[in-house]
Amino acid sequence: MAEKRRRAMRPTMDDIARLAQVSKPTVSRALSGSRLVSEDKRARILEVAREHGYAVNRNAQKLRQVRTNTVAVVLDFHSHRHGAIGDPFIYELLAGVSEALSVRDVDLLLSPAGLESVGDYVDLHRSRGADGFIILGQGMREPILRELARKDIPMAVWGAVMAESGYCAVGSDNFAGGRLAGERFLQLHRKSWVFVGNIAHEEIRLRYAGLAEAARESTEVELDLLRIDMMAFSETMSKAREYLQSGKRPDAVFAFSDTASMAVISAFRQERLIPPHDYSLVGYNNIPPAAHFSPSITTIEQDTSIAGTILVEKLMQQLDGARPKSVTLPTKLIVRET
Amino acid sequence: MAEKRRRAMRPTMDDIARLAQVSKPTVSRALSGSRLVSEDKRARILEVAREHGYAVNRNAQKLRQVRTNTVAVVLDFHSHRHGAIGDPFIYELLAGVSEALSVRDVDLLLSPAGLESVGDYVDLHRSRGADGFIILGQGMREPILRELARKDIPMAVWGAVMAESGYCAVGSDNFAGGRLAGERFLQLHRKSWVFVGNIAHEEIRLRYAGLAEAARESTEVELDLLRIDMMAFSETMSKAREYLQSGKRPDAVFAFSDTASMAVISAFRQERLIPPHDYSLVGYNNIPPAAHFSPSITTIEQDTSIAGTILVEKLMQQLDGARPKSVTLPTKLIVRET
DNA sequence: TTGTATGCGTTATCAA
DNA sequence: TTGATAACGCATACAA
Repeated sequence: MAEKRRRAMRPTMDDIARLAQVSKPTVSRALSGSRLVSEDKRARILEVAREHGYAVNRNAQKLRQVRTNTVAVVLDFHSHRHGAIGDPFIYELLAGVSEALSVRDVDLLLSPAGLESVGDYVDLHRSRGADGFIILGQGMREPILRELARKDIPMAVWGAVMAESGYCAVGSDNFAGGRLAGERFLQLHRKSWVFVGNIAHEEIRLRYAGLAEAARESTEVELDLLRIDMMAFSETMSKAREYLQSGKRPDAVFAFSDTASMAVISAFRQERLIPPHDYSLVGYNNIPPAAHFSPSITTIEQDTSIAGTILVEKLMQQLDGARPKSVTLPTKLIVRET
Repeated sequence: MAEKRRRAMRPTMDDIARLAQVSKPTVSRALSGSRLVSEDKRARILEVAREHGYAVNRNAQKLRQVRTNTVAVVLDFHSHRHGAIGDPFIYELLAGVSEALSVRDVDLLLSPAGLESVGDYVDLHRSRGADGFIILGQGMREPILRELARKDIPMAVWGAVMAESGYCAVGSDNFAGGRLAGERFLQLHRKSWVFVGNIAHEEIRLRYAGLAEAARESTEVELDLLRIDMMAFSETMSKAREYLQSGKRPDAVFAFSDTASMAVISAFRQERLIPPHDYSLVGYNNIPPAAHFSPSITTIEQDTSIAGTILVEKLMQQLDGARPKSVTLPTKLIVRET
């Protein structure tokens, strides 16, 4: 029987137990850092395990344990395919989440492309592929997220914080960010504003709403909306160009990301419109290249350095049965040339 | 006993079998699309499963099957932390890999931050956390990769293709890319060249080598190397500035990425050096913003649209026992303003 | 502190 | 085509 298993050529916990002359549970305890094992035995077991290149079978472990210690991270990849590169900002988030999960020894399952319907999410959770979800960006899936919340699927969402959403969200204060942009335009006495972005995304819509609130503080201000569906560089640029070609001449532009700002600057330049002379521009995210673009881009900064950690923390609290509150992170206006 | 299991409140395959009045193996077959099950039974089983919200436990599945149907994808995140954003190029690769794996219903385990030593990789594979690895960028881990190859760990690597490496690599022809940049500089009669990048990365070193080969075709050309250790925007920019401050005045720059090119342009501009008048510049990757930067950036394009698919294919072939060959993808010079 | 016995939910083997 | 039975490799309840 023990011979039969040799076909796999990989030691099991049984083998290690036999070699170390202890029982299997003792090996299990020693390897999982339990205190219920004497130091000499633990040392012997670890030595034997190392010597034989033994590694606990994670699938057996996940099967047996209540938790799978796996978190599914959901990301909008489609806007990054086919040369359509969005703002690298989202990847800083991913990196932060990855790091925070590593610290806790939790696996990161990067969600498959096909994860779309509520059923897909529920099945992944039911099949014990992941204990919960971290969603980077609400995107267009707000209805799905609400339903998942109703079904008590553990999750933490980066994006807009909405009181009635039912799930735990972490995100910058998009509305305040929008106001900051608006206040700057007011200060500069700009009258003809335009917001560039897809307001079907709640976080984007809030930025627009904040800008709109500021706009209402002056009767002279007109606020327009240039809606971008696919928020990729090339589409943003062509939409901005069309906008100008239709005769519009805004003197203030608030774009949904720094990358989008670059697209706007490029498009406007083709019509000989240069900031800050011909118009003011505010971006969002404060990615490093924004500071060095020509002209350097005025933008809204959100503190993402701890975002990953917070998201992971919030999810873990839910797994422990708590109902953590959403968090709104502060935003800051970074004034540069535009 | 069946009652006892109810604590989990989730149906198991046993439950579905009982409800559909068939045996457990039949349910298994029906769900996995085996042909050894009559259509009426399959239909009944699927219906019962759907009705009860049943989803196969993936961990039990992975435990029992030979394959785990999981691939670990390794990525250098560190250069994307703390505001240090590298070229978004690598994420297009990640998106491609994610999509290709999804198509095959294979899970993508995004590798933990701590995955560093050979032992870490081997353990992950031994513990059946993944069937194999896809490494995005050799980075500084070439020695590790070679040892993994010696140990017959299945993997596919995006990066430099080296005959003697022992593993399957997929990557653009970095040497040819370097030559293309050099040939352009020769055409433009540039005499004082500098390469910007970390040549400890094999793929970067090859670009340098290609450039060097072209440099040797003219006795008048001097080639310098500006080494960047952490290939982030801010470090590239400050290193470029220091370079100029030390009195150097190159008339041709070949930078390791488009993002790095932007950093170089910004740094040089501070010294009133503007391309193409004061120097020529060639970047790498051809990310969309490169076309719209001011000035627009001449760059080397590598075809990454199929890179993800190829990487996944190569890995799967190894899992099937084959020894697939490495692939070198063509590179192309995209001439723009710089 | 250690060991015995059992079950986790599936798929593979084999016989029918 | 179907079913009975035996693994897969581990962690936990419980007894010692």
